Amino acid sequence: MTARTNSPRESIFRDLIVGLYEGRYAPGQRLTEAQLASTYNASRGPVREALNRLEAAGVVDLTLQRGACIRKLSLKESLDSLIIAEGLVSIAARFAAQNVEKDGARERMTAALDDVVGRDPSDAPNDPNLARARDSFYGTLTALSENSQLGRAMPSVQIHLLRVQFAKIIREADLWRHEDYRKIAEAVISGDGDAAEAAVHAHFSRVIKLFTDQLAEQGADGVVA
Amino acid sequence: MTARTNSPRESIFRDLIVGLYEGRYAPGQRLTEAQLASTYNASRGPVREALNRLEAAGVVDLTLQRGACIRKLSLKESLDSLIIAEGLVSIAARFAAQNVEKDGARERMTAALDDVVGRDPSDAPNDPNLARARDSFYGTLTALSENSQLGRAMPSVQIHLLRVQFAKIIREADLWRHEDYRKIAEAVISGDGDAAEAAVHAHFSRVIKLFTDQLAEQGADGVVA
DNA sequence: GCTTTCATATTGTCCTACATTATTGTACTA
DNA sequence: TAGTACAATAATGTAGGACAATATGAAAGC
Repeated sequence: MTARTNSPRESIFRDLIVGLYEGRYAPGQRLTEAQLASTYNASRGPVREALNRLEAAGVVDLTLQRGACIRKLSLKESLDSLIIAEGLVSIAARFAAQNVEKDGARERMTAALDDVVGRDPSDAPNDPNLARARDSFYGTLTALSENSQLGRAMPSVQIHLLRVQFAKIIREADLWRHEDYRKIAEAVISGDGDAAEAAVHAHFSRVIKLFTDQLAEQGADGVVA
Repeated sequence: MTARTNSPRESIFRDLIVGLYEGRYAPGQRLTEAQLASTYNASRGPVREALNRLEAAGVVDLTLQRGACIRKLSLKESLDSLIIAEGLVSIAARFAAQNVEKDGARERMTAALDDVVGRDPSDAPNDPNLARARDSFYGTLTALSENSQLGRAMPSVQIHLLRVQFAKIIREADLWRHEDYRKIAEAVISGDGDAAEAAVHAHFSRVIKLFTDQLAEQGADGVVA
């Protein structure tokens, strides 16, 4: 809608994120400018611009004179991101519920929910399609909230990164996925902002507790490099 | 602390934000690469990289084939930013209160408060020093919260931008500045997370109400270009 | 085994060049 | 005079080459 996205800079920026969701790029992976330039048939200029934007988005770690690697979150950073995500998704859900009478809001919410729960709970937790469906669920919530700034603040990519890195920790909470998401969606669809917020809180609390516990345990064991 | 910041890219990035706070750059202002390059004695490469990062931070609007200008927020975008800021500052305040026993936390909070309230309430609302003091107050809150991701998500620059643009609207709420900030700081210092959150909510509610009203009024009048 | 030194690779920046595109001013027409 | 077509100008987006500064890893020396 807004812009032609054929430009190298855009392509690289988008494909790196898509590639992250598809598993073509993994946390910690080193990215050299030359390699990216050759991969995307671009020169170093656009590559560097894309990397700068990716760093600002929190996708990439840019160390001076060392270059870029896909960001690798610590447990603490992950927990911090989850806390922020809870706050922002709460806002999204509350306003989405407020706007649920508009247009095809209910339909979109229902579709997004079906996309997430229309999968076996025992699916591979890092299945790219599930990741996309999850992202789309939160994306729908954000879109329905009609807050133009939520997308910028929401740490969606970080959440994806931490899911990839700490799949083991999250697995337990993922068993509630269907139930949690359904409750959120139903609250939104019924226009009940308070219930929507509560449902979001219930969902995130599970995950946050797992990370808090893990962090305490790690702290007791001593820090691992 | 972390990096030499003498590099052109860093200098440009930082100085543009500083210049925004000092009034050297104003919302809507056009920025051409050549002009920036000559101003900072750099070539176009680093300038473009800085601009890309500034766009990701929401400081600059980058239109394809048209270049950059300092972002100009609409009333709606401003309101959206305020809503997000309320959510994130609430989180910051709650956790800051939790951590208030640590180190020099109380001292830092007190100092930040003094810096804001140690000024006449009738100060020029856009006084650069006041703007910095305000930013420092929220910065302290964020720092004390010890959430490593809050800084990334917090729309601090946007808040500054909207303050500059809509100084008139905000003026009324600014009369409560001393009282509001004092309540937030006292709640944090006393370690009462709930009270801190409530104080933050009280403060933002004033501003948000002004913008909501203004937006409704503008909607009634018909849109103004 | 540990440290030092050196070779290599990569980044950060500069420069030039040029196609593409937006903007602007001008001339022409009705 | 108003409005449109068009050309001149300016700025962006990208390519490609060059080089200093620096990190990384390997070889050499103790």
